Amino acid sequence: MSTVRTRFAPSPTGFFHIGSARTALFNWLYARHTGGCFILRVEDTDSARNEERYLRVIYESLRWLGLDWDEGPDAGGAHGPYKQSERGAIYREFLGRLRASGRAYDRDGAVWFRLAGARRVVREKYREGDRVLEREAEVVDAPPVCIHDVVRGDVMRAEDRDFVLVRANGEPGFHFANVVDDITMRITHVIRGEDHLSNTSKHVELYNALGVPPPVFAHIPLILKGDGRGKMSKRDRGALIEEYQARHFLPEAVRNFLCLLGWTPRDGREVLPVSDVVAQFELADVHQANARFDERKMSFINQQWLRLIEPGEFSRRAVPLLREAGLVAGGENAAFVQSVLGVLREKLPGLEDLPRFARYFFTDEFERDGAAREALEKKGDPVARVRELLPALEAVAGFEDAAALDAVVARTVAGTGRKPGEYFAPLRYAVSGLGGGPDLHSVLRILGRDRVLARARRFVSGA
RNA sequence: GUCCCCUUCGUCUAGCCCGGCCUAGGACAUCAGGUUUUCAUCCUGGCGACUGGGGUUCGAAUCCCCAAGGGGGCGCCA
Repeated sequence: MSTVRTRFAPSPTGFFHIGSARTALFNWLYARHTGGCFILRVEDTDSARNEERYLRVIYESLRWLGLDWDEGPDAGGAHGPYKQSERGAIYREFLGRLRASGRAYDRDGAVWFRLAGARRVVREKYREGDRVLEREAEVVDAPPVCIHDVVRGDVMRAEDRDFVLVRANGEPGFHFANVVDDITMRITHVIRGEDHLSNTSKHVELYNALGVPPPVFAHIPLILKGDGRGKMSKRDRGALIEEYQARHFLPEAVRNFLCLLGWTPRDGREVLPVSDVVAQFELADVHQANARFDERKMSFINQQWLRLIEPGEFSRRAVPLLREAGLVAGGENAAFVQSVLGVLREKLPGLEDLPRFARYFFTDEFERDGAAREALEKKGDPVARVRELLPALEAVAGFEDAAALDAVVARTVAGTGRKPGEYFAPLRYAVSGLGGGPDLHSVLRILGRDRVLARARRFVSGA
């Protein structure tokens, strides 16, 4: 009984894409689910397009997502090297085998794979830019091969033309390197995007020519653009992992969301710890249909995770943001910071909103939300309401007791004929400049009587 | 053009393999209420889908065929 070996094989030619991340995730999930091995292999054969900085982004993004690999360029392993650029000798050996069996030949300086079957020349249309042209091409009537795919079932497909094994510049082509590496690294399950399905018949041809049984394939659905047509591309909003890092999304949430793109937990939960995903992840449950990216759902899941993490963990991630925004410097009362975070956490859509939502707790220099003010003025004059509250606010000793605010409002209301509800929102606006936020009792308790009174006075005076 | 994959609410999906329990369930979004006065959370409710056409069957979202639509491949990119 052999152990499962999966691999993620990115090429460092650009930033780390959400589709790549999901492919890595599914490979990782399946390896962890089966107690197998997850391998990182760097497909850097195209020296013209490879860049070291992109490799670093891949490492960082995988680590950020918590996807650890058992073998890889930096981790070592028994089947290395794990960079294709260092595997020249291995490719030469396998090329020798194909030459020996007559399945490889030279043309135009490159080495080609020879398909088995009758050949003929056809005229065909092809696209060049937006022009449709015609050309002659040699096609081969090769018998179809069968791709055993656990998510698609058996797919029959025939290749109809020879393809390049080694480019004229001596670098191995994708199909050849990919298959040789999967063979030599003893990969048992190839889990990758559906965009590779059509190419897989080339790979099966190679396995057959080399006399090696192909691995189990699992072609997972693609992630489509949230708006517009086609699959998600680098330029689409939400497409890059580093964008989520920069916006302070929780990696647990991004990973959780990625799990849901092409797979559904059997127990029906959508927000769940990764250990539970690992426990129930089966390739046979992976969807066949492409999924459209929905950034609103991503945000929702992020918000859920904000509440799931431990309070200590929450503040460990939140405090640096307050520091970046210049709201805390490190020397202030930790208990005060914790109480602010405590009331904000339940209301926060995302960590990126924290500075905006927290600002008024730390400084008197906060902006007032114009839209919130307009909304208030539709219901009455907020300045007048706060002015009416002033005497009672001055009389109160503090807001430690939640009843204090209620008493202030009750006293103000007496004799005016107004409803208590007319006073809460104007007071919130006076002390925070916002139309919403945590429970007002808590806000006043944290700000303290003196600051509440000072801000109320300033608001009334028009400042 | 050609080959391959796919097709349930606006979006993500459950159900489909093993036809009846489906007047099709859930989530996001949205709308309306509620949280005996504030609120960005929370609760309740509303709106909302089996792509179309044939066939098989007593009975089809579920099985078969065709069409249409969507996606992808067809590079000396990966």
